[in-house]
Amino acid sequence: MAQISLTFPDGNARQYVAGITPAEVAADISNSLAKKAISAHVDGQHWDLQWPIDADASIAINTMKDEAAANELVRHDLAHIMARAVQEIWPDTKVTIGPVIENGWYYDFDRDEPFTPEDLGLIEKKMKEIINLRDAVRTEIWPREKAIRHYHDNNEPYKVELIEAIPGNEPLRMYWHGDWQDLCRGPHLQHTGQVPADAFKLMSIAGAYWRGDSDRAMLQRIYGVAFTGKEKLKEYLTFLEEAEKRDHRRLGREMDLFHMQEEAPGQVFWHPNGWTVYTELQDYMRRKQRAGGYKEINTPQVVDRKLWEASGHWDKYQEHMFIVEVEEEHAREKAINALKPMNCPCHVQVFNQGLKSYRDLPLRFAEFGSCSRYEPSGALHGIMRVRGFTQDDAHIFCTEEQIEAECARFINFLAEIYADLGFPEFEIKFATRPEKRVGSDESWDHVEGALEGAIKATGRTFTLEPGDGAFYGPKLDFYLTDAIGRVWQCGTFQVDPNLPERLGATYIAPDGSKQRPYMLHRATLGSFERFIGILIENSAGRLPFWLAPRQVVVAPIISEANDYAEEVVTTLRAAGVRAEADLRNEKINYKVREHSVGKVPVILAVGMREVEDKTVTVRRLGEKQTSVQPLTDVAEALSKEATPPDRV
RNA sequence: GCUGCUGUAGCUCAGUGGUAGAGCGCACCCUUGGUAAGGGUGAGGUCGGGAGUUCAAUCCUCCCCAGCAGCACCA
Repeated sequence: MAQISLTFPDGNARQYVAGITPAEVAADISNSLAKKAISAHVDGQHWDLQWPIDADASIAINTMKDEAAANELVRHDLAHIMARAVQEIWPDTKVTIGPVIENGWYYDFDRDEPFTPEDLGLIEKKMKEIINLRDAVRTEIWPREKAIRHYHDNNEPYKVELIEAIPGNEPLRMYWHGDWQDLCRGPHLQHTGQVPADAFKLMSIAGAYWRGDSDRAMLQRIYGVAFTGKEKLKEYLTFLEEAEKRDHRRLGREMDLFHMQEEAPGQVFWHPNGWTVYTELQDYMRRKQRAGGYKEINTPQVVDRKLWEASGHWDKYQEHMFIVEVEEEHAREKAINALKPMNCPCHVQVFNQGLKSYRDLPLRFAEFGSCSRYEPSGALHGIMRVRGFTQDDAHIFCTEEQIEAECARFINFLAEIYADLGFPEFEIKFATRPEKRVGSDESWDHVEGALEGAIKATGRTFTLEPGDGAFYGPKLDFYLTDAIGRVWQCGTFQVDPNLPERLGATYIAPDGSKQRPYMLHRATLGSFERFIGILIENSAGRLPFWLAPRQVVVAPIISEANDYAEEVVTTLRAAGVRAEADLRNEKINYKVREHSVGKVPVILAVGMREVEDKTVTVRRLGEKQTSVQPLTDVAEALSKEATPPDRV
């Protein structure tokens, strides 16, 4: 017999005994204060509900299962159960908040002793005990003063602070999991026993600032993952293992792409393989930019602070800049320089050389600009977040009227490139005027309108991020999702009237007057380092053939075939393919294994048969079967495959 | 930067208050093998750096550096 409970938007729950008919449920609900039940539980399983509930409610209750909502309830209850478990084991621990997040939940605690990995086991055990108690979950409504007094008396200052930050003066809802109580909006399951005891796992301990404020105390956060069944949990844990295998730091080593070391934290030592990917990508970008009407320039690395003061960056970002000073005894002049953290001010210097006419606009300066930023140590992450990187940067100097067309032009440019690189889909975020800003409302209206018009002209959609723009102008950010669902910001497009103003950029208008150009900052890949990291992880190291550092390895099966193997390599190289011979005295099995691990897309095995017939045996990465083909055919096919997408 | 953890051979990792080990990789030898690891021998380590405690420190304590997870940050 089914046990049914309904949960209402206000967090109230109502339970019904076994044997009740849907009609009786409906009648009862229509008398209740709540207008709409949002979820129901039948024997602990979650179902979605539709309103009005009538005699057909049985259908609704039994067929409309909502996995996402069920996960959310389970995770939310587990957050409470974990907090209760922690306080039962260590009663002097103070609780804060514990929200549901993707795949699980976390809860932040304040406790003098740090949690250890062993503690996670203890907590998990205690949580399972609580689940087995099948403690009823019930709610109470407390006046705010009572809640504050309660938390004050129980030495829970964070809860007091939370309540004091809640606007208005409504009473507060308290949830009880057995004797343990927490301030919460709900909803929750009926009793702790409805949480599957075998479908959750505590994952890690980490620090987190109270309310995300780095000036406040740091708390201890415990992360957990949870699902509605243990199969789902297992699936997720397997997924994590797979994700680890495609970590760019691991593949960077396995494919011999790059390394990093202590003497140059946050900077990349590119090895031959990795540098091949880098230069191949850079060559491609260079051709695309040339075709797209950009003029490539190059600007200095070490620049006097005066320029950074003029641009405003010294004031704001000084502590994130590498300052370069010559030892006083050797210095010929007194200058404090900084490694350039960005290219924009330098590009304005190039623009400022000579008088510019309105006929020169839009003027598009591109630079593969090496930048250095002294990022906080904790921010560094492989080659994705580094201190030395190269942007595929460009600045477009133009008039206000040209912004819309330039923006649309850029979106199409970027879309082509992303598609070539294996990312046909991307997300545009449109960040508009912030509270604190410069410029007139009319000007903001116009510029924001231009960006919106440009996106629409390309037939794309965007997500609005109100108030997230720079103080001087709105921007678009372009996000990619990689193969394991992580989102990365890569491209950007920002409208900036401010820097030309600060650095005195002008052009001569048709009427002979000096006018201020707009400056459009834009990057497509963002930085080569990060983008290559994303490419590696997205492809799990199986880069598109034209980007693969080692495209072909020719592996003789016996040493008598060595000369022929060299001949094959020569033929392939002549056809524009990156090929090398593996003449080591090893078995073919060994060579296949090693080069498969190294993610070489094509292995050509040659033995005496191939020598005699002028053929090769082709084996593709990830495929078990092989095929014997004439060398000339293979060379022609691979030559085509090795051609970058813009040259096909 | 903050909290916690970690740092032993090129890589992955054992280990001990009395100055170190495995597997893979590397070198050499044998093996000429038809699609994911053939066999043998050998070389290789200031145990991240510095200071302290101790008769003695890779191991214990403190400081520094770097990495990892998360938070904060990302012009």
